[in-house]
Amino acid sequence: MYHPRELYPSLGTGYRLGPPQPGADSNFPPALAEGYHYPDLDIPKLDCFLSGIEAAPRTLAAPPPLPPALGTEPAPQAPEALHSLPGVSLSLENRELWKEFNSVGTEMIITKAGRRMFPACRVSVTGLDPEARYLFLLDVIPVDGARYRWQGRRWEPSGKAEPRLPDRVYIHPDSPATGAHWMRQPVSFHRVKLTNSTLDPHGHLILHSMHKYQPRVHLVRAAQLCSQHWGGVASFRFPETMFISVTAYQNPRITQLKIAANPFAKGFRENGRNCKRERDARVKRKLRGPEPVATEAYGSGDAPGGPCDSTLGGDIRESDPEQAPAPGEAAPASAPPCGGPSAEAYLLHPAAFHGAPGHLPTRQVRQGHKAGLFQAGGPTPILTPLPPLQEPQLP
DNA sequence: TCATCTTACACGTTTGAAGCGT
DNA sequence: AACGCTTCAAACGTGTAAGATG
Repeated sequence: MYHPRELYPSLGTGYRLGPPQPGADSNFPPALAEGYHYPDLDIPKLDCFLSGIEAAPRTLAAPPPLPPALGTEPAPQAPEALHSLPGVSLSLENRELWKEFNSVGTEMIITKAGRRMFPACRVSVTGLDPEARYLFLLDVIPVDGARYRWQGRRWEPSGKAEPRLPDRVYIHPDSPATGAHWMRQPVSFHRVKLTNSTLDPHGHLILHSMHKYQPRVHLVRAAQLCSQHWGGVASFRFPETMFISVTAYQNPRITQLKIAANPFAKGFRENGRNCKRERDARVKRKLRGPEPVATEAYGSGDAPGGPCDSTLGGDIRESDPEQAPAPGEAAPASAPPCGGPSAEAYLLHPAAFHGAPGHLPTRQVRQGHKAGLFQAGGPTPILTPLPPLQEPQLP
């Protein structure tokens, strides 16, 4: 996760950051005709990737208008896209989950240390040249110039947005990889982390709390590794992935959805050991002092069907939609995916690998383990990650 | 006083390593 | 020696709640 300036020092310090976006929804033109120049594809942020691309008409795929406010209306179906990669299309794999969150008003926790997005952006791509190599990037841009406030029932604008923060781009750790590799299985950005620390040294995406953001996915064709001559770019955004960044959840319905859907929050489900009843009981026991016998055994509760009955519809999230195997699941580790990171690729283009979370796998994933979807880095037995790049001084 | 942020905590999941058998 | 499978423990990712901050 690095700013392009870090990847390409030759750009110099004059590299322009995107200016604040004044005015509500200025990034979301209400009517988009063919040939429309995408206003907020942050060319300065991506121009190191875009430079060298042959001139191509930047057309949009007639996206529907965006919802007027988060959590008030269902999101449109089609992604908005900028194309100079003909035939390439992206679809949001976990769209239903995103829509569910969006219908309530998605909130993303941001912390000093960095917090993952949930749901994560998981996309399927088609139409790539199987032999060509591509980079997958993700960034997050402010939706408007407003700061938001939770008013008990809904989010409402509450003043002017904070000045725009340094732009950062998350580079998928598999980048660069062949089109065949990217098309084999969904591409997951679940390792992206969000932070509110403007001095963040880890390369996480920096956001302001209580602001509305829109993730974008960029696909860049690299004609040759380590070349400035890129073969084209396609940028996509899915309106249902819009969210408001928070340091603590404001909408209790979002909390419920996160707990129900995120496997890491399983401990907070109604039938888990960390449900409110159990927590309250633990606090009481603490106050009373230690007890000789374990009293947290399941089944001792008085509620029918277990200590804490589910109020969330039971099975809606029994299997984690984020982690569920997708059709065409990854090949076993004994058959490394083609086009994955190679030593040569890493040596030629090391910066592209630095989106990895600080530790690229250094050995093959063994069968029998529940490998995360689209393992970061994939099997790269001979690679050793370089230390993170120095972050630029903030103004 | 209020809204927002930070931190510690307990719990569940993920992941890497070791052990074992074939 | 190589491979596949299981087990284990540390690391990591969660939301919560209390306290701190402005």
